[in-house]
Amino acid sequence: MPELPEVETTRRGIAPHVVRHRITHIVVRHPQLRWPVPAELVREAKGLLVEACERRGKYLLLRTAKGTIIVHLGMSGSLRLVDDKTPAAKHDHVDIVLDSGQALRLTDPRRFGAVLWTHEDPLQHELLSDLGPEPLGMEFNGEYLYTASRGRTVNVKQFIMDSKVVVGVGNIYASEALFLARIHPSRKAGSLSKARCEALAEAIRNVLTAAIKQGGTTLRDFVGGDGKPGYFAQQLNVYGRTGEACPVCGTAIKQMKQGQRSTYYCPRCQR
DNA sequence: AGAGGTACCTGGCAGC
DNA sequence: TGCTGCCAGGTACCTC
Repeated sequence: MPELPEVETTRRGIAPHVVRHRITHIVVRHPQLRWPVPAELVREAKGLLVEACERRGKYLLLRTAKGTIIVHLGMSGSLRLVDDKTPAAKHDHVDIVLDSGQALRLTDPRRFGAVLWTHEDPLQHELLSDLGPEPLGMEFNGEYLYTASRGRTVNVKQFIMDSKVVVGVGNIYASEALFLARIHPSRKAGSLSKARCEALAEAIRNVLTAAIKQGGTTLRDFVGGDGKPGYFAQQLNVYGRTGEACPVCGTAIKQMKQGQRSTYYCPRCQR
């Protein structure tokens, strides 16, 4: 997926076209996503005014007076605005059709994404209620990371990818942040000094901020809400660069597996 | 509670 | 060309 910068780029792209527009209806072509798209959503969303388009972690929230549509893009999902009459392609599973003549179209080949509907405060929804702090928010800092990591024996890479610790750090930016903070991905989270936690928090914040500024990272087929690709891929220091020279010291970038996911790092810079 | 593994699903690519 | 196996942005859920 879309990591946090891609989701935020999507949010910014679609918000002006969605907020203060009415949903005329919702078309579900393939309800079997991570969870079935609720029939109740299709029934109830007709005619509702979208009041806000927000993000919590990697979840997008379309708020209406009656309830909130929760969208997650999974690994391969994207949301784009299309003309209502644009023919649907193979993996175009859901359209949220708007009174503007446009539709918010969810495309998701792997179908790990989700479209859900809740009448309650979406932040209290079971998928969102245990999420850690926003990495770009005030609560997320070195002090927090230091406290949260005490006693944790898991490696620091999987630690920062744990959404209960902090949201929005996916597989790409985890490697990138650890590189910037010069921390070895295999290091046990609980072994980090406070100073290194501060460096790590800053690195996470910096890499995500830079990626959002660039409109996300384009890998394969990601495009933002306005259809423009992201440009951050060019700035990746280590991700996907096995064997290439470390931009700092020239040592060959290494790759390994952690929790079934690829990690990239400089064996010399990162300790 | 925490750590580690599995599962969900499709498509692209390398290698034979 | 076609087959097989591996890889891919996430995360809930299971067991130990």
